[in-house]
Amino acid sequence: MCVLFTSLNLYCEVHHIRMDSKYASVGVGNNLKSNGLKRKHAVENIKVKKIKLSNDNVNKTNNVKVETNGHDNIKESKVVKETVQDLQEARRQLPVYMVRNRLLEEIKKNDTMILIGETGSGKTTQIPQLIHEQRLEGAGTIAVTQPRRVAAITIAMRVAAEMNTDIGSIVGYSVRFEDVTSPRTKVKYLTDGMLLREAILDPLLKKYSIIVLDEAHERTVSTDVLFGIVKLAQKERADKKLNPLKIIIMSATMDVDTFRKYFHNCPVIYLEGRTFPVTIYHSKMKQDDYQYAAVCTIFQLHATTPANHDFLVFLTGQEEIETVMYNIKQIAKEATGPPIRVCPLYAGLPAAKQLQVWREAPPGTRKIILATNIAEASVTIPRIKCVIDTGVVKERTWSGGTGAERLAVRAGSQAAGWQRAGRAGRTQPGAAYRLFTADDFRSRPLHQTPEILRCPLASTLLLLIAAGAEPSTFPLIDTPPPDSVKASLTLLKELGAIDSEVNPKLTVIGKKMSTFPIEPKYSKVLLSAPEYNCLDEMLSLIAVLSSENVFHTPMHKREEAIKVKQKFLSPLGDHITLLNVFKAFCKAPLKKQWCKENYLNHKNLTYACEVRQQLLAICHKLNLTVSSCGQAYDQVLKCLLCGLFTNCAWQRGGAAGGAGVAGRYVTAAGAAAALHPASALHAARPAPPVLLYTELLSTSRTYMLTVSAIQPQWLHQVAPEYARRCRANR
DNA sequence: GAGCACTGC
Repeated sequence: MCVLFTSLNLYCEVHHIRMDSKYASVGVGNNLKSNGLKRKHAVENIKVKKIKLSNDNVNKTNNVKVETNGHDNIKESKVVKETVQDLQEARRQLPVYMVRNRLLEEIKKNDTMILIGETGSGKTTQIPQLIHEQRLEGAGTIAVTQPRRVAAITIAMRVAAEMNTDIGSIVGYSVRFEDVTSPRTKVKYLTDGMLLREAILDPLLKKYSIIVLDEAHERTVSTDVLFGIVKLAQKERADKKLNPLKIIIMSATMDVDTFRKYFHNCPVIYLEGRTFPVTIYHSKMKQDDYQYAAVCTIFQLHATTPANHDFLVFLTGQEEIETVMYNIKQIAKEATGPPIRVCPLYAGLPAAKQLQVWREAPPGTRKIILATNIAEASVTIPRIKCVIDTGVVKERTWSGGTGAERLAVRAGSQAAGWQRAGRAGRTQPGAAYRLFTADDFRSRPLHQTPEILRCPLASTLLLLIAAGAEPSTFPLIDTPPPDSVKASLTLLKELGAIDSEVNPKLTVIGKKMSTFPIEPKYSKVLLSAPEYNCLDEMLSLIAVLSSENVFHTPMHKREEAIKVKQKFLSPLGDHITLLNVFKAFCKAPLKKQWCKENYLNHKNLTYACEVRQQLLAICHKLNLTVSSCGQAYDQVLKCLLCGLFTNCAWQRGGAAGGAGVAGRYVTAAGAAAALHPASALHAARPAPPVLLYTELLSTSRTYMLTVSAIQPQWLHQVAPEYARRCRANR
């Protein structure tokens, strides 16, 4: 253990930076170019400005609560008034508010503009309000998109409070499962995915006169597609002399050239922000083992900083977090310094355990949070003084060829580095320790590869075609690899959603498929279900498959978790097992407690219930007959095959291979794949000759996840044409 | 016989 402390002096200080701006507050275009020195200075700081405003939101909800409670009685209305005044005062302090007149002039003048705003500039809450105060939206509505639902909801609540109005009236929000708007709504916050759904019904988005696409630098698939949708809508509305559309792109990035070029060299406006200085330290030398380096750094800092300094450590995943947590606890027993409380934080962690992160540690105790990327932008943790950045991220990519996704640990981008560092400067000055050298940092890409270049495209393409677009000419900032597009179009054709891969049009089935907010493979399953008399079962199964993993398996209680899982297991495979879990969950009276006892994720199962309701409503609209096949699970699996027929795998060397080659399969695309050890079929002997898998994921090997055994002849019955081609290729 | 980063409809 002493070894850990030999490499104490890992760091050299690189720079001490303020996270707020050195720019002229509002300026169009080239205010970076005044002179060489200033420019260099500015460029140094540019990199620091990648911290997002929406992160403020979680903190701000408190005010909203006071306000809503205040409606209940007169005594508290005083509190409300003060709060409203406080809110107004806070507004006036924001950098955006101070330059509002210049800003409004620019907004009036330009049809399209890009707004670069740093954290704390107030752009997301203030700009829609300023526009509305001037009634620039006219008879239309202002739409403001966000990549995350929590952000859309909390910002809308904040803005409603600032405008002293009820949420859902003038100010509203729209996210999946929840539409809090009315015909009076003029400022509407919504997730980018929701606006995209609206574009299927009206590709010109005519009810909006101003569309603000916020957090554009995150480059989610939805925002990327929306760029194209609004660009085309703006042009077509102008051509047809309809009401004009004003587009405002808001971003935290400094790499605006790509955006600007895409939007016909539109003006770019910079807004300063207001955060605290963060000192950045880089490792002097290359660290071969970042987990080890992280633990060293934690105890180095632990011995030298006051106990009330909370640490935030960025790691890649659950397993790593659990390992590091174990190591910290072991070392802490003998280390000097204040007592330690370690809090894990990752998306798969049950909500109750996540909450530990926001509980203040007892005085004199050090809090160390071990988090995945979830802490980078999705959640904000107050009082973080030190960030420890391992510099790695777990990234999912996809290759159309085999249909397999790859999950791999990679070096993060520079943008991610600044984003992570910024988490230390939210409420006070802080420090960020990077477990890699300054040279390493400079050699990294400025941004992560946009999602649209590395994800399956079938659902995006189906949506585009449903919105009347032609995939081959649709304007995207970054063009996905042709192979990916081809593979996804082929799949849509095989599913019967489109008539042709060239200049595709929706078929009748395709039109129905596009109304479901799920993967095309899954919507095909639902549409096939009445034929197999099992829509009731399929709604449940598809809802669970569309949600995150419902099993929670902590490392230290693995054996017990696996044992408890036994009672749900079906010899037919994982799909029926999941169905058993979902049915049992629906029947359980005390769901939270029941989930805890059964090592299941309550949040994800509840989410699946909501998805099921939504899917059921769509099925009703489409006049589909909802019936149950009872225990005839063959029907369920055959029906599943109707959408997932491209996901079959055959045992190598045929069934005769026997137990010796269990787990060795080859997919229809010819890729070698193994049964994932967590599968219900992993221990099945003899190993099933033909499998139907839900997902193909490459980690250390290529694994089939969520798998059922099927009869070889089913494929011929369900998808004869595909089966013939498959046979020819095998 | 190995572990699923994070969003979203």
